[in-house]
Amino acid sequence: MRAAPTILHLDMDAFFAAAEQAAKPSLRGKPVVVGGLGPRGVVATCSYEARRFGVHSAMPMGQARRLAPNAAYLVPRFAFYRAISEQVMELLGRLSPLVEPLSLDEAFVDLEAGGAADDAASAREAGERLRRDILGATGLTGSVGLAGSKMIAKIASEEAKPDGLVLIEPGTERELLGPKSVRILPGVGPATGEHLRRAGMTTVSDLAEAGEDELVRLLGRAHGTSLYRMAQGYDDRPVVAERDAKSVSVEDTFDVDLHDRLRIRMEVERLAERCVGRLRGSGHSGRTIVLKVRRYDFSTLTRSETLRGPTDDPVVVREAAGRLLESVDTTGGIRLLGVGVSGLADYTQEDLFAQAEARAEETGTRPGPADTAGEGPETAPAAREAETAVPEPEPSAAERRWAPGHDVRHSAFGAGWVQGSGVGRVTVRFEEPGSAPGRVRTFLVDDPDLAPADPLPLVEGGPTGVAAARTGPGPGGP
DNA sequence: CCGACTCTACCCAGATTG
DNA sequence: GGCGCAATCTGGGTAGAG
Repeated sequence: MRAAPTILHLDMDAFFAAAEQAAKPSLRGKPVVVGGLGPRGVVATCSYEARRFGVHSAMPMGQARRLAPNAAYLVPRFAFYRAISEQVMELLGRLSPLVEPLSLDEAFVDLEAGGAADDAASAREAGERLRRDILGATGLTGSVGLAGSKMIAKIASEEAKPDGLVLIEPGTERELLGPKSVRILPGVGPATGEHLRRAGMTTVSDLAEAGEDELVRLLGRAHGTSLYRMAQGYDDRPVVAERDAKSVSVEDTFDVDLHDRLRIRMEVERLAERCVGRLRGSGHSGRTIVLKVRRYDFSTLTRSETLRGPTDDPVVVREAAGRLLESVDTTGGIRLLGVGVSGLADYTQEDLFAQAEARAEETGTRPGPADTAGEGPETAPAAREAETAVPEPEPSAAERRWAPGHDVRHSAFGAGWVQGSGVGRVTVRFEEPGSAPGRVRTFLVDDPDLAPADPLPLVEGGPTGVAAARTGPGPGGP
């Protein structure tokens, strides 16, 4: 809560879709939908042109295709978006050391901490300059909200969309919030919204009038008090630059439900390996292993096991996840599996061992960082099983190589992108960010003149940084 | 020794966010 | 009838330590 509107919220407009339109001239002004293309994919982001057909994020792809059959459907290219995001975040960093990214396309900035602004006029100036700089560096538009608190700044950027700036003067929050739906408050989603509606509260002013005690009774201590404060326009959460991760998890939804117990076990082990890979990559170890299971009927459960000490050992995590799976009924089929590690320790395994040993010297007990609390049976053959098992029916090499939307280069025709592929052919549109809309040609998938390529800079002379951002060739990205 | 009590850790589900 | 992925937070239950 502050007297000057110096908390800035930036939200890039239809980020993934806008990035694709910038990279592909033929898509500008057209409906574009970015999301998973599998049978169970959902929309990640869509362009404003697609929104006019009723498409929106989190919508099942099949439904989107019915609403907007002529839209371009593309798979997300996270390395590309991350490179653009880094350019944007770099610009934010010039405004203030206090930048809190919420995702690739969104962040809070404390303008006061950086001396970039100290009143409404200077804040507005900084916000407008930022929008110009982002457009210049990336060719993309972003919307800016300015206010005296995070909550109001975020609401402001929402109102500014697309391609705008809204500043809300401190002191005017309550009249602004009062008539709005409770759903605009952070923490009020479908469930809480319905809960409140049943209690007769639909607007923010309803909440303010209900009083704190009533809300606490309805929603519990933490939610109740915070919601009451938010409803008053009261929000003093600071902009926090860096927060360390508290958990790491991976999950997969399968194209068709899994029934075979052995196959399910194999997938859990594979997920455990992937999870540990990321855990170690971030230099962490963790104490609690979590298994997540979504059944055929969408019912979801989690099971967890806490070890005596943190681990980053793939064998330990895999076996713990396997044990947890034993306690789950999989009759009827499994739609999704996930493995996570929480209770992260920011020290490494070596440090941990040193600490455990030091403790052991004092107490006379043995160090046991990798011991399990649950006295699980040692399952030695599990390791070999995963290596010899048959891989799941994944997209073929050609399908991965020629995923729709990905950049390619042809030795004669130059830069282009995959428009579609199938039956041994791949269709490419030859154009690049600075060019006019290009034309389409079709090739055999194994045409030696055609090769995958890195994204080109969106702005003349601008860096993409994609080569650096791309850490490995494997599916699933970094 | 037992029961009541408090504190803490853990477990799990559900909700929310982008 | 269709519903991804990752992370965080909370409420409420249970179990063990003291």
